[in-house]
Order: sequence, then structure tokens, then C-alpha cells
Amino acid sequence: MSGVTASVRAIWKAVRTIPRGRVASYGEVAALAGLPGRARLAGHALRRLPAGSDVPWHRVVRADGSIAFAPGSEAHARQVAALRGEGVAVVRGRVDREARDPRAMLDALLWAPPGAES
DNA sequence: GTCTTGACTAAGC
DNA sequence: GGCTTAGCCAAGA
Repeated sequence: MSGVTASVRAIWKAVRTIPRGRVASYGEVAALAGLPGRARLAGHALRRLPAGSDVPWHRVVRADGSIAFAPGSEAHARQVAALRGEGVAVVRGRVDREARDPRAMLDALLWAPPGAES
């Protein structure tokens, strides 16, 4: 359809499963998309993301919870603002631990894998 | 067709 | 906490 590969679309779909007020790392998103270890692919998928899409890309951060964009950049500020708007605390360019608590990994399994919702 | 770059990660120092 | 190395895949030149 849009020239993007199925893998990229799988990433987008996975990002949409991230619950509001919660964040996921690129690696988690890739795993959710059925592509474990392809974290870098997740980054490309988001970069390929068309403007105005319904994909909450701002909920995707690095493995350590830091924003992938360079601090001070417009994209960085926009992501921080979007996260805060959902109740996610962002300090020094990193999301608060609460949003990426290890226990949240259990929730990841409850996010319902593709095709399991409702 | 090959080479480089990139919104990454894990491991080692 | 930081920097470097190696591995991964896709898009652009």
C-alpha cells in the first residue's frame, strides 16, 4: 500500500497497543510486533510514520527511558509535552520510572497481542 | 548491485 | 554515570 514493508506496519500496530499514560521501549515495540531484537527497525518504522497518523509515537522511548531525540530539538519537546499530557512525568529527558516500571512488563502481556483484544 | 546512515540495544571498559 | 564495539534491518544515495 504505502510502500512500507509488513514489518514496518507491524511496528505501527504494536505502538497503537501501548496504553495511554504508559511508555514502551523500541525493543519492546519490536517484540510486540513479533520482531524481537529488531529495535532499530522500530526506530525506522516510526521515522517512516506519516504525519497525522493515529500512532502514538511519543509513547516510544529508548531502553533506559530516555527520549530518543536530541534534547532541545523540537521533536524532543513535542514528545515530552505529549507524554506529560498523558500523565507521564519526564525528568531530564527521561520518563519517570512509574511509566516503565519492570512490573509493567506484566501489563505488556495484557496489552493483548494482535488479534486478542475483545 | 553496494555502501552509508539511522527515533536501537546489550555488553564491555 | 559515560564511551566504544558489535549486531540487527530498512531506506536512500
